[in-house]
Amino acid sequence: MSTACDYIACDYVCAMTEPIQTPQDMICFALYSAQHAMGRLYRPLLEPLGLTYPQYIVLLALGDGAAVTLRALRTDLGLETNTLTPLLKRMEANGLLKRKRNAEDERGLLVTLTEKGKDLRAQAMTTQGCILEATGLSETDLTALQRQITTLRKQLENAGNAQPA
Amino acid sequence: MSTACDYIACDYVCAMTEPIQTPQDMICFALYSAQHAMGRLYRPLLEPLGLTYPQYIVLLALGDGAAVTLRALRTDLGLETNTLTPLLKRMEANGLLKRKRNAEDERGLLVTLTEKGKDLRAQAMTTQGCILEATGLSETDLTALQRQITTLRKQLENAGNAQPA
DNA sequence: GGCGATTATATCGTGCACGATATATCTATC
DNA sequence: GATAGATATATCGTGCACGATATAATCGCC
Repeated sequence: MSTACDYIACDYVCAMTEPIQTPQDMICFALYSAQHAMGRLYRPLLEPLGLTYPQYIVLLALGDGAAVTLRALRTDLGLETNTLTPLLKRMEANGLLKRKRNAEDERGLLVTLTEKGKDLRAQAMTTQGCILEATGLSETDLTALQRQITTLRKQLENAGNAQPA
Repeated sequence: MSTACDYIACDYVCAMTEPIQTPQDMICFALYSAQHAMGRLYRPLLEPLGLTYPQYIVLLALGDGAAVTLRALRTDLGLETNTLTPLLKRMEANGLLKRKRNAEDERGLLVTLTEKGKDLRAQAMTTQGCILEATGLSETDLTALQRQITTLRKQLENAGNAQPA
């Protein structure tokens, strides 16, 4: 018997006790719905700042002043340019950052926070306490869970990049 | 000092050791990026079946034959009608399900899988083995992690529903 | 120094997600 | 049995995410 698994590097049929019938018991749905819950928690915190959640993440990733290449943003955040380019343009239109070409390699794009952007970054970071509180977990437990999920993410990325035989 | 936390029920300033400066150390980003990684893993598995990941989740949630109300889908999956209605219409256009009004209460919508939908559901479930394998974890460890994440999700939903003082 | 291949970003089309709003049906009360 | 309010779904506009494609700059090789 062949499974969909054959489409990626999978040279044997993975043995499971039995297929799960409902989304609620699946790890993928746990991630999917937890991320939505997180987004719903962030929305009312970020909306008064005029930020969406992805914009907030970009704001953090841009650091506190130094120019960051679009390439670095792509790899750090795991997003494509077709997501980041319009997002950065919206943030530029809102006066949070400047986009300019790298003089030494005109292909590259350098992104730099404006003063307004830096101020908003500092302000947006105050949401962290709210989120910590909302989780109902200690910082220690939260860090442990964060590491498990990050390990899972890296493992999934490796599996996805594996070449079919 | 006031924080963004004041926007939701938060009657004290949550003490954190220090604000996190990079997305990589935040639980929200761990969820966000892990979900993207999961989506990228599913895409090549589901694309040959003509399914997106949310459609796959809906297909699972529709069970194996009995009519399901849109209301049940909304609560089970935590999605709004403005997400589900167009998604269900696309799936109906693809011949996977039928939508019809509840005769006893014409406001309600009943969703039922067609034979084609049931067949595709069975076929799509074979992806589970791939995903399990890609995680590199045992079923036991994966279940444990799934439960931790689900607990976090429920906690976040509770915190979000709390009324401000 | 010219030219194909590579690299970096941008653009286009589709689908998801959600706030806001609209419409249709039902319920309760009179 | 008319009507106000509640309930259920649908529609609209914006932004994210990504595959596919386009365009521009750089590099390598001759």
